[in-house]
Amino acid sequence: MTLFAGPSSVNIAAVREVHCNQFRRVRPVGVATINDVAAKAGVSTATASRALNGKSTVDPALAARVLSAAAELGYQPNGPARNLRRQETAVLALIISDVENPFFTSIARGVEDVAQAVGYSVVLCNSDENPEKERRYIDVAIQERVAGVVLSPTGTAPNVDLLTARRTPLVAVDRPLPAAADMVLVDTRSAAKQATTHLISQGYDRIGCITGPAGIQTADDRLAGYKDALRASKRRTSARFARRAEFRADGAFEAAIDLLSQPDRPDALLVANSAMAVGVLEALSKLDLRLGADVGVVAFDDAPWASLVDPPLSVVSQPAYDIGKVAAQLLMARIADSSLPYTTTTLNATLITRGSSTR
Amino acid sequence: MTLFAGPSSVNIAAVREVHCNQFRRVRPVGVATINDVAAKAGVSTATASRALNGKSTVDPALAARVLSAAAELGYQPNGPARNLRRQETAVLALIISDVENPFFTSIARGVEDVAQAVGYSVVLCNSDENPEKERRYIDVAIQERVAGVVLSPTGTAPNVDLLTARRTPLVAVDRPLPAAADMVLVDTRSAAKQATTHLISQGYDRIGCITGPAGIQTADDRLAGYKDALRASKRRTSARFARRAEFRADGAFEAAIDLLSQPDRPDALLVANSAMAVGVLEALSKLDLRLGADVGVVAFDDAPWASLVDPPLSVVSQPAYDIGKVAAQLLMARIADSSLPYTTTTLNATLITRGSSTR
DNA sequence: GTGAAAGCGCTAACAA
DNA sequence: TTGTTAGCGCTTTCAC
Repeated sequence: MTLFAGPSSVNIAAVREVHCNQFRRVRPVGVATINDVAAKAGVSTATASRALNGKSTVDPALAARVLSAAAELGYQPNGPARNLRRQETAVLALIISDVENPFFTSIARGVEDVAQAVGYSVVLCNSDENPEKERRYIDVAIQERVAGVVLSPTGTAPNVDLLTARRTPLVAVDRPLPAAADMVLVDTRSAAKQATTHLISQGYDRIGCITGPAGIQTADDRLAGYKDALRASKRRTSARFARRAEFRADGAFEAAIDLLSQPDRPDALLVANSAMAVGVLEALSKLDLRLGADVGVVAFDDAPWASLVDPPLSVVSQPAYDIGKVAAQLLMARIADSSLPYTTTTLNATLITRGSSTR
Repeated sequence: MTLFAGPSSVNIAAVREVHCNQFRRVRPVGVATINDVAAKAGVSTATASRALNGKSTVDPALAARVLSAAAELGYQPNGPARNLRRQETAVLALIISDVENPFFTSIARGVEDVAQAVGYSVVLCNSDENPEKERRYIDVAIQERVAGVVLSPTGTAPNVDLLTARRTPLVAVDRPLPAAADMVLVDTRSAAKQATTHLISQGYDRIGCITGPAGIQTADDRLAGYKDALRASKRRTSARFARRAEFRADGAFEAAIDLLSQPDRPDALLVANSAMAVGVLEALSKLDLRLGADVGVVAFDDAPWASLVDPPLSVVSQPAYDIGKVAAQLLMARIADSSLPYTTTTLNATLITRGSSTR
C-alpha cells in the first residue's frame, strides 16, 4: 500500500511533523464481547443480552450486575453481529447528488433530525450526479442491509430497480421516479411560472432562462414553468433565450455570457439554482451589466448570501429541510408497515422578491 | 408508530397524493444467499465464496458458473455477515461539526475521493458542534466496527478516548487533539496574522476581530494571530475590539452590530469564517457602513459568493479539499499499519486580497 | 426468570 | 482445486 505512504501528492505547502508520542497504549485492549460481560456478571449470555437490551423479564439485581460489568469492560455491542442476527439495521442511507449544494445538505439535516429522534443513524452518500457512483452506493446500501434509502435520483430506472426488486423501503426526493416508491417533490414548475410572471409584471420584456441538464426533471420543470408564464402572457417562447448547463457556477457563467452577448439580449433571467446564480452574477459583472436595472434576475434557492449582493437577489425559496423531514417520516412509516400505499408529496416553493427583479 | 402516520407536522402547504400504483411487486423475492448461488451453480459454498471474491485458486469454468448464477439470482453479499466473519469493514466514518458549512463538505469530498479510489465507503455524520451528538456517532462508529474515523473534534477528550482505547484508527482534522492520533491542521494562526497585517498595511487603524467560541482551537488561533499582528505593529490589543460568537451568521451579526456601534468603532474586521461574514456584511448594510471604505473586512474561507459582493470580499482561503484528502490518506496508511508514528500535518492557508480590504 | 443451544451468512482453516 | 466444517458475536426460541 505504498499509495498511502504519505500525502505527498498534495502539491501545496505542507508541514509534516512526526511526534513520537507519549500516549501510545500498551495493549489493544482485547475488545470485550457479550460473553465477557456475562462471565463477569456471572450470568448466561442470554441473560446478559436481555439485560443489555432492557428487557423487562430480567431480575433487576442481575440486570444491574450486567450493566456495571458492561461499563467496566467498556463493552460496545458488535453491530455486524447484531444486524446479522436481527436481519435488520437501524441505519438509513441518504444518497444525494451533490454534498456541496446547500439545498441537499438542508435535506440531509431534515432527514437526520427525524432519524436521530427515533434512534436511527443516517449515512450520507454523495452520488455526484453520476449514475455509476449512484449505483455503487445503492449496492453498498443493499449489502449493508440498511433499513431504508432516501434518494435524489441521478441515474436511470435500472439503478432504482435494484432497490425496489428487494423491496428496500425507498423515498425519492426532489426528482420523481417511475417506480414503486414514495416521493417528496417541490412544485417547481408553478414556482418557475410564478417567478417568470413576476419578472414580466416588473416590466421586463425579453426574459431568458438558464436551467440544468435535459433529463433532470427539476431542470426541465423550471424551463416548462418559465414557458408557461410566457405563453400565459402571450409572449413567444424562443429557444434563443433558453440555455442549459450543469447545475454549477461555471456552466451558468458561460451560458449567461452567451445569452447576454446576443445583439437582442434578454433583459431578465430565471436561473435554476444558487450555484448557477453565482455564475450568472459573475457574467453580469464581466459584461458590465447592472443587476436589476439592466438584467432582472430571479434564482432558485435562497442562499445565505442572496441578500448581500447589490441589489439583493430575488429568489424562489425551496423548503429543503422539510423535504428531508417529510421523506424521513415517510421512510420510517414504510419501514414500520410495508403495505402502505405509495404517496407523492408536493411541497410549495415561495417567491421572495428583492431588488434584483426591479428596474 | 403513529409518529410517522404522516408528515402532518410540516406546517407549509403540501399536497399529498396517494397513488395506488401499478408497480407493486408480488413477492419479496426471498433474498438470495451465497448458499443459493452455490446450489444453483452446483458447487459448495466455499467454492462460491472463493469465486465471488475473485480468488485465483478456483477453476475458471466453475467460477464462471458461480458468477452467472449470482447474476441470475441478483445476489448481493450480506455485509453484516461478511464483516462479522472478517472482523473488518471497508467503511470509514467521517464525523464533522457542521454539514452545512462548505469548509467541511469540501473536506468530505477529499475524504471520499481517496476512499472511493481504494474501495472504501464513507459514512458522513453530523455532530453539529454538539459533544453529545459527537459521542453518539462515535459509539455508532465503534459498534459498526468501522475501519477508521476522520473527526473534526467538537467535544472534549473523553469522547476521543473511546476511540483511542480501542485503537480505532483516527485522524483529527481542523482541530488538534491531545491524543494518540494523526492530525491535519491549517496554520490558521499565521494566516490570521497575515490577514491582519494586510489590513494594517492598507491603512486601517482600529482593527477588530470576530471569532468563534472560546475553547474551539481554530477560533482561539484566529484571535491569537490577530493579536500577533497588532503586537508586531506595536499596536495595543484591546478586548473592546474582539468578539466571540457561534460560527454562524446571526451570532456574527449581533457581534458586528455591537462592535460597530461603539463611539470609537473599529475601521476593519477580521472575521473567522464565511457564515460569519454573511452576518457581518448584513450588519454593515444595516448600519449604512460601506464595505472597504468605512470598514475593511477579511474573512476566512473563500465562499463562491465572495467575489460577488461589492467590493469583492478579501478572504483567507483554506485548503479544505486537501485536508480531507490528506486525512484519508493518513487513515488508510494507519489502517494498513497501525505501528506508524503519529504525525501532524499543517497545511497553509492563502490570503486572497480583493476590494473589501482597501479604502 | 434463567440457561442451553441453534443459527443468521459468510470466510477460512483443514482435509481430501 | 474443491468440499466439509467451525465459528465470528449476537438474539431468540425452547426447556426448565
